[in-house]
Amino acid sequence: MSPATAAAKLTDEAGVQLEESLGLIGYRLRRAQLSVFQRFAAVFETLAIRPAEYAVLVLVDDSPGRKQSEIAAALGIKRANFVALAQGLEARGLIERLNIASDRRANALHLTPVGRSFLARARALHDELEREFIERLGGPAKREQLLDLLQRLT
Amino acid sequence: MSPATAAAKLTDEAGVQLEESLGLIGYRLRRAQLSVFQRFAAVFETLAIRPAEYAVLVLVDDSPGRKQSEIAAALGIKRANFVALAQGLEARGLIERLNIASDRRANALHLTPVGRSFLARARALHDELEREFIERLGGPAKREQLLDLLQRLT
DNA sequence: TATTGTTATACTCTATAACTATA
DNA sequence: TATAGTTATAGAGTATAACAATA
Repeated sequence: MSPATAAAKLTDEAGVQLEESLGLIGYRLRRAQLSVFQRFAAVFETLAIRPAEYAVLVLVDDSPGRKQSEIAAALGIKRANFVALAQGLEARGLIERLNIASDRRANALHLTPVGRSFLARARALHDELEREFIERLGGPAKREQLLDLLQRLT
Repeated sequence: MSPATAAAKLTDEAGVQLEESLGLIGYRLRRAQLSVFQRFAAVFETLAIRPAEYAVLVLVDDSPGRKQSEIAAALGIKRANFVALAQGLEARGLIERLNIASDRRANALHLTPVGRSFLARARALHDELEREFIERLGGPAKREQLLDLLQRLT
């Protein structure tokens, strides 16, 4: 194989030849995750929200009144790193951090009315994106397959 | 549902309840990718090598003599960020960066003999890890399914 | 003693701009 | 003019240590 051909294969399609060599789960997983998150970030840019912030809103909506540390732990975020994130969402008027009578150390997280309508728009964008992914995968059954396989790796 | 039950479901298994709500490809993909890369990093820690460095060695072994920028592009690494990585591998005696007569700007990357035997050990660890993942997935056919589905998302 | 939120800090990864020497 | 390697720098994301208030 000529150097030029090798170079073409090496760089073609962001590493296709390379994938054959590395061949593996870790590499393709990373590639797919980056690709999906870039789509996610691009779509949500219109709402000026990041994936992690969206995840927080979803969780607070589904379990209102939980403590910061509970939401953070559920998302695998250290509570120290969660502070700025929660304060940012509060400063934008999307969530409230209320005092709890039973534990004056803790903040109970709730969505504001503005936060609820904001989340509704975000969920709509997300649903649309999920449909795009399902189409790419080849249908809902393929999506279930993928989720099952990913679950086994986690 | 009582608050206590909700809290248990919220934090159980690093966000299982949350996954039902977020429900989606992006979230599970991120979780699986983090889990797999943590295993990868843990196993490769014994060789004091990181996933990206291993990928570079594999690529240089398969395509010796390529330029830094070609290897970097194939791995999706900016060439500016690739400099320290390549210099580190050279400082450890794993690769050489040779002058090219045809282009005095470029560095051609090659494995050293030490680099080759090092890579052999790394590949063995990697193969073992890949077998672990295949077992978790439920067999080689499941692995092919997963790689196919990930490909479609990329 | 342990936990909650918080600050400070550091380390990795990633992204961009600008420089040099070559082409 | 454009490209290869390089430097500097800045932004995310993530990790730990330590503190005050509270349990």
